[in-house]
Amino acid sequence: MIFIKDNLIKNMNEKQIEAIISIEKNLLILAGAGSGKTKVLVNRINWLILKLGVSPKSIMAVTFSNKAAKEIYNRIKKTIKFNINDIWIGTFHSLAYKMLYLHYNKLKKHIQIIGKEEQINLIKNITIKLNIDIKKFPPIKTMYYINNKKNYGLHPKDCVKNIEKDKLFSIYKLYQKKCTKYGYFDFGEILISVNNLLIKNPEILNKYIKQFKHILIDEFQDINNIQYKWIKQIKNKNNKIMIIGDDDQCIYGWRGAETTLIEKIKSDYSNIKIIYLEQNYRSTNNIILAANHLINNNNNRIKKKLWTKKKPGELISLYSAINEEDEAKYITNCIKILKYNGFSLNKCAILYRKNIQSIVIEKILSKNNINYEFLNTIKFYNRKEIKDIISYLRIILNKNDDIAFLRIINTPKRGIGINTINKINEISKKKKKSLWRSLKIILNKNILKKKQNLILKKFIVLINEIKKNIKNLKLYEQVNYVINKTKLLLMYKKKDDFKIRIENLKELIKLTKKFYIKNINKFEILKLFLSHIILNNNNENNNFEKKDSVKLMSIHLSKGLEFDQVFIIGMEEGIFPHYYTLNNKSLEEERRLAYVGITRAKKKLTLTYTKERYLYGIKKKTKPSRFIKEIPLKYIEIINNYKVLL
DNA sequence: TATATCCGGGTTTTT
DNA sequence: CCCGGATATA
Repeated sequence: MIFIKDNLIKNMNEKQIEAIISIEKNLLILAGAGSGKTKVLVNRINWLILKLGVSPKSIMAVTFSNKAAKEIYNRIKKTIKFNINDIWIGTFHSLAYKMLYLHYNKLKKHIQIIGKEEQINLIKNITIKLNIDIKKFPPIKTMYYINNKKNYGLHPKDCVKNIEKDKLFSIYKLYQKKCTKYGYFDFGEILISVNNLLIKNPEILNKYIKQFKHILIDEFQDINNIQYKWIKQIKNKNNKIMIIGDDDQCIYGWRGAETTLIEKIKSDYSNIKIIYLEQNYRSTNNIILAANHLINNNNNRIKKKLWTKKKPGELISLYSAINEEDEAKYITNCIKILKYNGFSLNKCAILYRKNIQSIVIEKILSKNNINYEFLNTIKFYNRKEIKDIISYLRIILNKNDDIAFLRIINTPKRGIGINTINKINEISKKKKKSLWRSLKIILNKNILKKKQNLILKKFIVLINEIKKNIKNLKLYEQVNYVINKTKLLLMYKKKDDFKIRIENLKELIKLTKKFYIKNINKFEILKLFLSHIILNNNNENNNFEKKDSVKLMSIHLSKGLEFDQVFIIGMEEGIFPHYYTLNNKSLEEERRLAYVGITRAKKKLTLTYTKERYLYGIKKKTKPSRFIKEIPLKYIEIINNYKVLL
């Protein structure tokens, strides 16, 4: 039936080819782990452009992570040599921001994106301001409450009033009021605003509906309500959508992801064709079968069954350790043997539920001179020195940015303490003015001590001077100027982590040099740059493949990756599944996480658990994870002592 | 205002 | 056990 021979569909199975070339219907691709879904997505875009003559600018490809977006972009670039930047490829948030920015800029409205830490900070301030006990209402919990509302597109005014008269709601109300007033956009707000933009401006909506002939969405299982609404707006009967997802790999439920939206799509979009990609190209059969058995214990899932043409391969090793040290030694030993046999360390990964579990492993690995790389998510933007510089830049763009103001008012230390700040805060509260304006008021009234008065006047002069002097500078020069002028370097010099900070600042300068947009003024570029680094807040692990080292990471972080040798440690009740999730509905999510972990392995999987473990300094007896028991014994090779398990 | 000490709480985290 | 935040002290 398919007679076209082409590189884009070479070596692909029939289902994959169908997913790449069919355009009569909307497509829902239910793609299991390792079934080649990224390849399908990339080749479909290539196909649309090269074979069907679809213009790059009428394609929108949405992903959840910048990493994925970049990967897709780079892979397309290999095949398509023209106008590739016209394709709208990006995360939900970055594409939504792009739409918003184009519009807001015309209205001269400023968008200040705020990250998690700033959100928490703001919530904390508000909680205190409302005389609500911070211990009873910890800001982080409040943030989850707010974000959850926003995941459903609900502003305070959209919440049901009689139910929502509690303290959390009152914090949310004030929080949202502040955000609106000062132009703060948390991540949820970007999506809500873009939705509202399209609702209120049919002409803009129509423009995008006409523009995007093809919408492709990856990792659809992780979509939340407001993201769904946005897509639904842009999609109408004339454009085609392709959705790829695997509900078994939904591990971000706590962030508003709803697997049920996959079901919803079937009823919302008629004329949708479902394609199952179930052939796995990654793992040996034992691993696949074990994974299938495990995930089958979940009740809420779309039934599918991974299969492979590969041989059974090695059995899954199960090691029962005395304690975490023994566990680490066993794994280190395994890796030593692999290394001795010429195995590249790059092909080994040690996965765990909690980052803290890596400590013992790291200790033993380095004792044995085995290179390893610990991957975590300490984000570039979250680094102190980056935030400090950025805060100065933010104040320069918008003096009423209270969050930035609070960050830099005494950084570097200039002798402004909590008392002075409180006084400024009081005026701000009374006059309903920003901290910057309140500061100016306070200086005119001689409320403060002479010393503080002088310091603060100097502060104002400093900010004004920076603003004046960087006006016509290039982006990297602007950043450089701020670094020097603010004397932040001197402050870092006193600490022993000075070297790392300098490295990070260099990295920042490097980023600014790469960031270039034609035909807009210098402050506008700065503005876009600041948004860019929050929205692309990821470590660039560009030497990930190059360095020969064992990779250590959480299972969450391993999603999308694959390794010949995978070790999953801490397979114990209370660790994995995590203590918090025992006996509630997120247990199924834990199981999906286990499924993700297992399916990372190409050739060999090793599971370990310990009989006792230090938890917060106390030695505790532990029991093997239920997930081990959910794998039939015939796929397992017991290294030692399985009795405990039975 | 800046530093010293105590206390409690402690998953995962694509944006 | 180890970190960050809140309180006590120089």
